[in-house]
Amino acid sequence: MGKESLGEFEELVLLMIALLKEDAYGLGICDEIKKQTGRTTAIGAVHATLSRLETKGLVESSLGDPTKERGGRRKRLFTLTAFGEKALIQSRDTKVSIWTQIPELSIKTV
Amino acid sequence: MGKESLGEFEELVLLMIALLKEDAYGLGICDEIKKQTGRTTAIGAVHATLSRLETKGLVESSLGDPTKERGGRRKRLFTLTAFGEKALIQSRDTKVSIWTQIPELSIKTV
DNA sequence: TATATTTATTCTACAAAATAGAAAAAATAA
DNA sequence: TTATTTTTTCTATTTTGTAGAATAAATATA
Repeated sequence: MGKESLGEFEELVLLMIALLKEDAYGLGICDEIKKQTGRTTAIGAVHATLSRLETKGLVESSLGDPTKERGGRRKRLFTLTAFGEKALIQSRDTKVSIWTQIPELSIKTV
Repeated sequence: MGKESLGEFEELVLLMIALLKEDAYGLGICDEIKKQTGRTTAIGAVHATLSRLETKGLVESSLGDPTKERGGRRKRLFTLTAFGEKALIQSRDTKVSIWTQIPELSIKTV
Protein backbone atom coordinates (compact mmCIF):
# COMPACT_ATOMS: atom_id res chain seq x y z
CA MET A 1 0.00 0.00 0.00
CA GLY A 2 2.03 2.95 -1.21
CA LYS A 3 1.44 5.96 0.97
CA GLU A 4 0.43 9.00 -1.03
CA SER A 5 0.26 11.69 1.61
CA LEU A 6 3.24 13.77 2.66
CA GLY A 7 4.69 13.52 6.14
CA GLU A 8 4.63 16.73 8.13
CA PHE A 9 8.36 17.35 7.89
CA GLU A 10 8.49 16.22 4.29
CA GLU A 11 5.96 18.88 3.41
CA LEU A 12 7.92 21.52 5.28
CA VAL A 13 11.12 20.63 3.45
CA LEU A 14 9.34 20.75 0.09
CA LEU A 15 8.01 24.20 0.96
CA MET A 16 11.50 25.42 1.80
CA ILE A 17 12.77 24.20 -1.55
CA ALA A 18 9.99 26.08 -3.30
CA LEU A 19 10.89 29.14 -1.26
CA LEU A 20 14.64 29.04 -1.75
CA LYS A 21 14.42 28.41 -5.48
CA GLU A 22 17.88 28.09 -7.08
CA ASP A 23 19.71 27.91 -3.78
CA ALA A 24 17.96 25.08 -1.95
CA TYR A 25 20.44 22.74 -0.26
CA GLY A 26 20.65 20.91 3.06
CA LEU A 27 22.11 23.48 5.39
CA GLY A 28 20.26 26.36 3.76
CA ILE A 29 16.97 24.52 4.15
CA CYS A 30 17.81 23.88 7.78
CA ASP A 31 18.38 27.59 8.36
CA GLU A 32 15.24 28.57 6.48
CA ILE A 33 13.13 26.24 8.62
CA LYS A 34 14.47 27.98 11.67
CA LYS A 35 13.73 31.35 10.15
CA GLN A 36 10.22 30.50 8.99
CA THR A 37 8.98 28.43 11.92
CA GLY A 38 11.35 29.11 14.81
CA ARG A 39 11.92 25.38 14.95
CA THR A 40 15.41 23.99 15.37
CA THR A 41 16.25 20.91 13.34
CA ALA A 42 19.35 18.79 13.13
CA ILE A 43 21.03 18.84 9.76
CA GLY A 44 20.92 15.05 9.64
CA ALA A 45 17.14 15.19 9.85
CA VAL A 46 16.95 17.45 6.82
CA HIS A 47 19.27 15.34 4.73
CA ALA A 48 17.51 12.11 5.64
CA THR A 49 14.25 13.66 4.52
CA LEU A 50 15.72 15.05 1.32
CA SER A 51 17.05 11.64 0.47
CA ARG A 52 13.64 10.06 1.06
CA LEU A 53 11.93 12.70 -1.05
CA GLU A 54 14.34 12.08 -3.87
CA THR A 55 13.76 8.34 -3.75
CA LYS A 56 10.04 8.99 -3.99
CA GLY A 57 10.48 11.28 -6.96
CA LEU A 58 9.30 14.48 -5.29
CA VAL A 59 12.60 16.30 -5.67
CA GLU A 60 15.75 15.96 -7.74
CA SER A 61 19.25 17.15 -7.07
CA SER A 62 22.56 18.04 -8.66
CA LEU A 63 25.94 19.15 -7.40
CA GLY A 64 26.45 22.91 -7.47
CA ASP A 65 29.63 24.60 -8.66
CA PRO A 66 32.19 25.58 -6.03
CA THR A 67 31.67 29.18 -5.00
CA LYS A 68 34.37 31.81 -4.54
CA GLU A 69 33.71 31.98 -0.79
CA ARG A 70 35.95 30.60 1.90
CA GLY A 71 35.95 26.91 1.13
CA GLY A 72 33.94 23.89 2.00
CA ARG A 73 32.31 21.08 0.22
CA ARG A 74 30.07 21.68 -2.80
CA LYS A 75 26.34 22.06 -2.26
CA ARG A 76 23.85 19.51 -3.45
CA LEU A 77 21.09 21.65 -4.92
CA PHE A 78 17.50 20.47 -4.81
CA THR A 79 14.50 21.36 -6.94
CA LEU A 80 10.92 20.16 -6.91
CA THR A 81 9.82 17.77 -9.63
CA ALA A 82 6.44 18.30 -11.27
CA PHE A 83 5.20 15.49 -9.06
CA GLY A 84 6.55 17.19 -5.95
CA GLU A 85 4.87 20.44 -6.89
CA LYS A 86 1.62 18.64 -7.45
CA ALA A 87 1.82 16.91 -4.08
CA LEU A 88 2.41 20.22 -2.37
CA ILE A 89 -0.50 21.91 -4.09
CA GLN A 90 -2.83 19.04 -3.35
CA SER A 91 -1.85 18.91 0.29
CA ARG A 92 -2.58 22.59 0.59
CA ASP A 93 -5.88 22.43 -1.27
CA THR A 94 -7.17 19.62 0.91
CA LYS A 95 -6.41 21.56 4.04
CA VAL A 96 -7.85 24.81 2.74
CA SER A 97 -11.01 22.94 1.86
CA ILE A 98 -11.31 21.59 5.40
CA TRP A 99 -10.46 24.87 7.07
CA THR A 100 -13.18 26.69 5.21
CA GLN A 101 -15.61 24.25 6.80
CA ILE A 102 -14.49 25.27 10.28
CA PRO A 103 -15.09 29.01 10.39
CA GLU A 104 -15.19 29.01 14.21
CA LEU A 105 -11.55 28.10 14.24
CA SER A 106 -10.69 30.56 11.49
CA ILE A 107 -12.07 33.47 13.42
CA LYS A 108 -9.53 32.93 16.13
CA THR A 109 -6.79 33.57 13.61
CA VAL A 110 -7.44 37.26 13.33
CA MET B 1 13.40 17.03 23.48
CA GLY B 2 9.64 17.16 23.34
CA LYS B 3 8.35 17.53 19.84
CA GLU B 4 5.95 20.45 19.45
CA SER B 5 4.80 20.08 15.88
CA LEU B 6 1.86 17.93 14.86
CA GLY B 7 2.33 14.83 12.74
CA GLU B 8 0.51 14.82 9.43
CA PHE B 9 -2.12 12.32 10.49
CA GLU B 10 -2.44 13.83 13.93
CA GLU B 11 -3.31 17.14 12.35
CA LEU B 12 -5.87 15.52 10.07
CA VAL B 13 -7.57 13.81 13.01
CA LEU B 14 -7.67 17.05 14.98
CA LEU B 15 -9.27 18.77 12.00
CA MET B 16 -11.95 16.08 11.79
CA ILE B 17 -12.76 16.56 15.46
CA ALA B 18 -13.14 20.29 14.90
CA LEU B 19 -15.35 19.53 11.93
CA LEU B 20 -17.59 16.93 13.55
CA LYS B 21 -18.12 18.96 16.71
CA GLU B 22 -20.34 17.14 19.22
CA ASP B 23 -20.22 13.87 17.34
CA ALA B 24 -16.52 13.18 16.92
CA TYR B 25 -15.66 9.56 17.68
CA GLY B 26 -13.36 6.90 16.21
CA LEU B 27 -15.47 5.41 13.45
CA GLY B 28 -17.07 8.72 12.53
CA ILE B 29 -13.66 10.34 12.19
CA CYS B 30 -12.57 7.46 10.02
CA ASP B 31 -15.54 8.00 7.70
CA GLU B 32 -15.05 11.75 7.62
CA ILE B 33 -11.42 11.37 6.59
CA LYS B 34 -12.58 9.25 3.68
CA LYS B 35 -15.19 11.84 2.78
CA GLN B 36 -12.89 14.84 3.04
CA THR B 37 -9.72 13.46 1.50
CA GLY B 38 -10.69 10.31 -0.37
CA ARG B 39 -8.16 8.50 1.75
CA THR B 40 -8.98 5.14 3.30
CA THR B 41 -7.73 4.55 6.82
CA ALA B 42 -7.99 1.59 9.13
CA ILE B 43 -9.99 2.21 12.26
CA GLY B 44 -7.08 1.04 14.37
CA ALA B 45 -4.95 3.82 12.93
CA VAL B 46 -7.46 6.43 13.99
CA HIS B 47 -7.83 5.09 17.51
CA ALA B 48 -4.09 4.79 18.00
CA THR B 49 -3.71 8.40 17.00
CA LEU B 50 -6.61 9.56 19.18
CA SER B 51 -5.05 7.85 22.12
CA ARG B 52 -1.70 9.51 21.48
CA LEU B 53 -3.33 12.89 21.09
CA GLU B 54 -5.12 12.44 24.40
CA THR B 55 -1.89 11.51 26.16
CA LYS B 56 -0.32 14.66 24.80
CA GLY B 57 -3.22 16.78 26.00
CA LEU B 58 -4.46 17.87 22.58
CA VAL B 59 -7.87 16.22 22.92
CA GLU B 60 -10.05 14.86 25.71
CA SER B 61 -12.78 12.26 25.66
CA SER B 62 -15.85 10.97 27.44
CA LEU B 63 -18.29 8.12 26.92
CA GLY B 64 -21.45 9.11 25.04
CA ASP B 65 -24.95 8.03 26.02
CA PRO B 66 -26.41 5.01 24.25
CA THR B 67 -28.51 6.15 21.29
CA LYS B 68 -31.96 4.83 20.33
CA GLU B 69 -30.64 3.27 17.14
CA ARG B 70 -30.11 -0.42 16.57
CA GLY B 71 -27.55 -1.25 19.17
CA GLY B 72 -23.82 -1.36 19.53
CA ARG B 73 -21.28 -0.14 21.94
CA ARG B 74 -21.25 3.40 23.25
CA LYS B 75 -19.18 6.02 21.48
CA ARG B 76 -16.16 7.62 23.00
CA LEU B 77 -16.61 11.26 22.10
CA PHE B 78 -13.60 13.50 21.52
CA THR B 79 -13.19 17.24 21.75
CA LEU B 80 -10.22 19.53 21.25
CA THR B 81 -8.61 21.02 24.30
CA ALA B 82 -7.58 24.67 24.23
CA PHE B 83 -4.05 23.42 23.64
CA GLY B 84 -5.21 21.26 20.72
CA GLU B 85 -7.02 24.17 19.17
CA LYS B 86 -3.98 26.35 19.53
CA ALA B 87 -1.75 23.75 17.92
CA LEU B 88 -4.12 23.50 14.97
CA ILE B 89 -4.30 27.23 14.47
CA GLN B 90 -0.57 27.64 14.71
CA SER B 91 0.10 24.86 12.26
CA ARG B 92 -2.23 26.54 9.80
CA ASP B 93 -0.84 30.02 10.31
CA THR B 94 2.71 28.88 9.76
CA LYS B 95 1.80 27.25 6.48
CA VAL B 96 -0.29 30.13 5.27
CA SER B 97 2.61 32.42 6.00
CA ILE B 98 4.94 30.29 3.91
CA TRP B 99 2.50 29.83 1.08
CA THR B 100 2.04 33.53 0.66
CA GLN B 101 5.78 33.73 0.05
CA ILE B 102 5.49 31.33 -2.89
CA PRO B 103 3.03 33.02 -5.22
CA GLU B 104 4.28 31.02 -8.21
CA LEU B 105 2.90 27.91 -6.62
CA SER B 106 -0.31 29.58 -5.57
CA ILE B 107 -1.15 30.56 -9.10
CA LYS B 108 -1.32 26.93 -10.12
CA THR B 109 -4.18 26.45 -7.68
CA VAL B 110 -6.74 28.29 -9.73
C1' DT C 1 -33.09 -15.62 29.29
C1' DA C 2 -30.09 -17.01 25.55
C1' DT C 3 -28.47 -15.92 21.20
C1' DA C 4 -27.84 -13.05 17.23
C1' DT C 5 -26.73 -8.71 15.31
C1' DT C 6 -24.78 -4.29 15.31
C1' DT C 7 -21.68 -0.64 16.42
C1' DA C 8 -17.66 0.50 18.50
C1' DT C 9 -13.37 0.33 20.91
C1' DT C 10 -9.08 -1.98 22.29
C1' DC C 11 -5.03 -4.79 21.51
C1' DT C 12 -0.89 -6.38 19.06
C1' DA C 13 2.58 -5.96 15.80
C1' DC C 14 5.09 -3.85 12.27
C1' DA C 15 6.59 -0.16 8.75
C1' DA C 16 7.73 4.50 7.81
C1' DA C 17 8.97 9.13 9.17
C1' DA C 18 11.35 12.17 12.27
C1' DT C 19 15.27 13.15 14.86
C1' DA C 20 20.08 13.63 16.67
C1' DG C 21 24.97 13.49 16.73
C1' DA C 22 29.23 12.08 15.01
C1' DA C 23 32.08 11.05 11.13
C1' DA C 24 33.68 11.87 6.68
C1' DA C 25 34.41 14.45 2.50
C1' DA C 26 35.66 18.25 -0.44
C1' DA C 27 36.68 22.79 -1.07
C1' DT C 28 40.01 26.98 -0.15
C1' DA C 29 43.69 29.28 2.63
C1' DA C 30 47.95 29.57 4.83
C1' DT D 1 50.92 19.68 3.58
C1' DT D 2 48.26 21.15 7.11
C1' DA D 3 44.50 23.83 8.89
C1' DT D 4 39.99 25.63 8.40
C1' DT D 5 35.46 25.82 6.58
C1' DT D 6 31.27 24.20 4.62
C1' DT D 7 28.64 20.65 3.63
C1' DT D 8 27.09 15.93 3.08
C1' DT D 9 26.85 11.13 4.67
C1' DC D 10 26.38 7.55 8.09
C1' DT D 11 24.44 5.17 12.18
C1' DA D 12 21.14 4.61 15.59
C1' DT D 13 16.98 5.56 18.10
C1' DT D 14 12.27 7.41 19.07
C1' DT D 15 7.86 8.73 17.48
C1' DT D 16 4.12 8.37 14.04
C1' DG D 17 1.47 5.96 10.94
C1' DT D 18 -0.75 1.73 9.62
C1' DA D 19 -3.48 -2.61 9.54
C1' DG D 20 -6.18 -6.41 11.15
C1' DA D 21 -7.99 -9.25 14.58
C1' DA D 22 -10.01 -9.57 19.00
C1' DT D 23 -13.03 -7.91 22.29
C1' DA D 24 -16.75 -5.36 24.35
C1' DA D 25 -21.27 -3.37 24.98
C1' DA D 26 -25.49 -2.18 23.32
C1' DT D 27 -30.32 -3.67 21.35
C1' DA D 28 -33.43 -7.10 19.12
C1' DT D 29 -35.71 -11.33 18.95
C1' DA D 30 -36.76 -16.21 19.48
